[in-house]
Amino acid sequence: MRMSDGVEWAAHCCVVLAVVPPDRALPAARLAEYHGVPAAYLAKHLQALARAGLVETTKGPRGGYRLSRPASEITMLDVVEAIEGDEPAFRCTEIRRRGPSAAPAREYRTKCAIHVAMNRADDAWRRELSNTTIADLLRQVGRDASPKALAKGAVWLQEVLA
Amino acid sequence: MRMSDGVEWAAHCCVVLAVVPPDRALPAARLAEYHGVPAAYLAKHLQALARAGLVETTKGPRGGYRLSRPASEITMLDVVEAIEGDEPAFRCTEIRRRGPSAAPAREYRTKCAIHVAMNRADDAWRRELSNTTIADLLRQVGRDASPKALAKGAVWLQEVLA
DNA sequence: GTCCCTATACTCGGATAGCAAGTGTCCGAGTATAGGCGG
DNA sequence: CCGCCTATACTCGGACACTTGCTATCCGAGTATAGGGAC
Repeated sequence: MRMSDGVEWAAHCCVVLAVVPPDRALPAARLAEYHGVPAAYLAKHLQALARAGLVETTKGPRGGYRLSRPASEITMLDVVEAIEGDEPAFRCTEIRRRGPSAAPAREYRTKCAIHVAMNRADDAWRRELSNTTIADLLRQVGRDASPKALAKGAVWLQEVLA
Repeated sequence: MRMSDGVEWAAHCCVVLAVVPPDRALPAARLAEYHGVPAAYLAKHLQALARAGLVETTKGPRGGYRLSRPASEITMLDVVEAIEGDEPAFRCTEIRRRGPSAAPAREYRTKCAIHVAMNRADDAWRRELSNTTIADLLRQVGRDASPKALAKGAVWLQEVLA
């Protein structure tokens, strides 16, 4: 059960987009350059963010991606579900209904106990993810990163948006 | 991010093994028959349970699998980690250290904020899974299943163990 | 009748193909911009 | 000098190969059992 690398990329991109002025946008190629990842592949994931409504796009010169709502209203869960889909990792195939001890369908009125336990864990996971917003991440990065690195990032952004 | 079907199979097998007398064992072929799944493939996952120390094996006639400790001391997390491995689904590749705003390694003293958030969610997921034991599942199945289905299962088990 | 031995059949275990999903890439559709032209 | 028009170049978006890991299977190694034979 491995999560796509795209989730990490998308989350970092959202943090960067959070510091872009609302009337400007950042092309996929620039975001890829900033993170040192393949531009073509990152574009694929950014499209997923766009489909999920997390980012807006503008075509043509000075176009690119921008957050479609405040960073404080975009959660990690939104990003993960945009990339990975919103289906639970565990899929119950109802194997209890097969084999020699199977019964008619109408006798299975309650959900499989294993299914229930898995869903509980999945809910806890999603609940925890929804407690962190892009704004939280940005704040944390501001605290964690060295002043030098922050300055370099700011300079880069200024040049790109110029 | 899809979990292996083997997790579902392994969990169901553990529940069945929980009702097998401690001095008896159940072959993989019987477990497969009971659940209506491919025997050869199920065997692979049972081997994973054995490697993780959740079940013990006996070779030869009247051999098979049995739980290596009481069902109340085997959690869903044990089963999931036996099949899927104990590595978190999210793997941080430290892309923050790449690109134009990268800094020397010594400046990254704290963990990536996104990494931390993902770990929090992963911990919550695992904590929830570890709150359910095989004994809990067995109890729940006893409550949920129809008396008829339970009887059929009991008869099948008696015949197999005879 | 009892004990021992051997052959048997049954079990797990790891090594081996097949397939689906994620990974990575490319080119076409659409649009804001910049420059040139006419008024 | 100002406004309009056109050509340009830049952007996203979906369609196309490739690789990794899950799915599925098989055959060999090891052992408890059952039966037969000797005492």
